[in-house]
Amino acid sequence: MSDLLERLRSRGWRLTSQRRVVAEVLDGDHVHLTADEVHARAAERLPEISRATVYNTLGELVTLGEVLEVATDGRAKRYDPNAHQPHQHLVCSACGTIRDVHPTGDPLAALPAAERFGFSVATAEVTYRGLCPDCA
Amino acid sequence: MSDLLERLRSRGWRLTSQRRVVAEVLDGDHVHLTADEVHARAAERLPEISRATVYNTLGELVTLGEVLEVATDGRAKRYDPNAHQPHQHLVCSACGTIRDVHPTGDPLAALPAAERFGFSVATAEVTYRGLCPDCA
DNA sequence: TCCTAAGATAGACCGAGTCTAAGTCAAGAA
DNA sequence: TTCTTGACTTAGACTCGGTCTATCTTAGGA
Repeated sequence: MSDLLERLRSRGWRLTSQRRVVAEVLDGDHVHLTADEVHARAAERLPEISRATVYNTLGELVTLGEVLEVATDGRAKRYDPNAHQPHQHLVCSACGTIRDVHPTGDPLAALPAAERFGFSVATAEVTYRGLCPDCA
Repeated sequence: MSDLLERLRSRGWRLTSQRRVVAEVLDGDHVHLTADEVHARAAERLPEISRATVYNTLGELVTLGEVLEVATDGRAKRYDPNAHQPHQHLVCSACGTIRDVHPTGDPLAALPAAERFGFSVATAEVTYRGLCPDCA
């Protein structure tokens, strides 16, 4: 996490208390918070932080490649700090719980040239859906 | 398409002009319209059709398994009438164009038991992203 | 310590979708 | 054929997630 703050500073980020708190809230594994959840947790430490700042900071972290945006349902986007290790998501259809998972092989390789229609294909996102142990 | 209307009637659907028009608008291959686009096209044939009815009808078609809901961006959901043939989606990151594609193998098979964390995994959705020929 | 552009703030605004209360009509009954 | 009724449709208010704007604050270099 302090590495993250270091990396950001070295890219010319002005290090404000708001940005620090947002970065800290996003620390950890299997973290998939919505912007509102990030805001709520950040506000516990810094009560006057605004929603706009949380959205701005999350957007910056995404463009810097430090955080991934995940849209598994049609609802609020979720923010995943595990951006430096490639992975996919397993989502419970009932309660919405999300796990990071690591399928074998490269999903990109499964798309033959004839099925690419001239696109230069860059990424493949896989969302597995099912019932988690608690909901089954 | 008339098969679709027949199937729906045999499941007890009351066949109104609004539902018929929505079903007709969704006919065809590589159709991925938003609810608003469906509404606009339906309104060309039936000007007084309301947004709520379009949303209701799309929702019913989805629960009946006749239409798929696709959420490739964080924006409006799209509705895909190609529900009876398994396929995945290839999306242009620039213009948003969507193609149906057919990767080799079953993406579900790529997720080992050890990576399922006790979930009963039912489906795998793959979204390939890249630039289409026009945008490249 | 001072200056200033980058950043933060409150709150208005927007697009997508849902809900509600009242009106309409498809299709079975008589 | 007409009647009846509950399923369906409608307009418009409302919610939720997110963006924008005008104004104020502050990190960090001079």
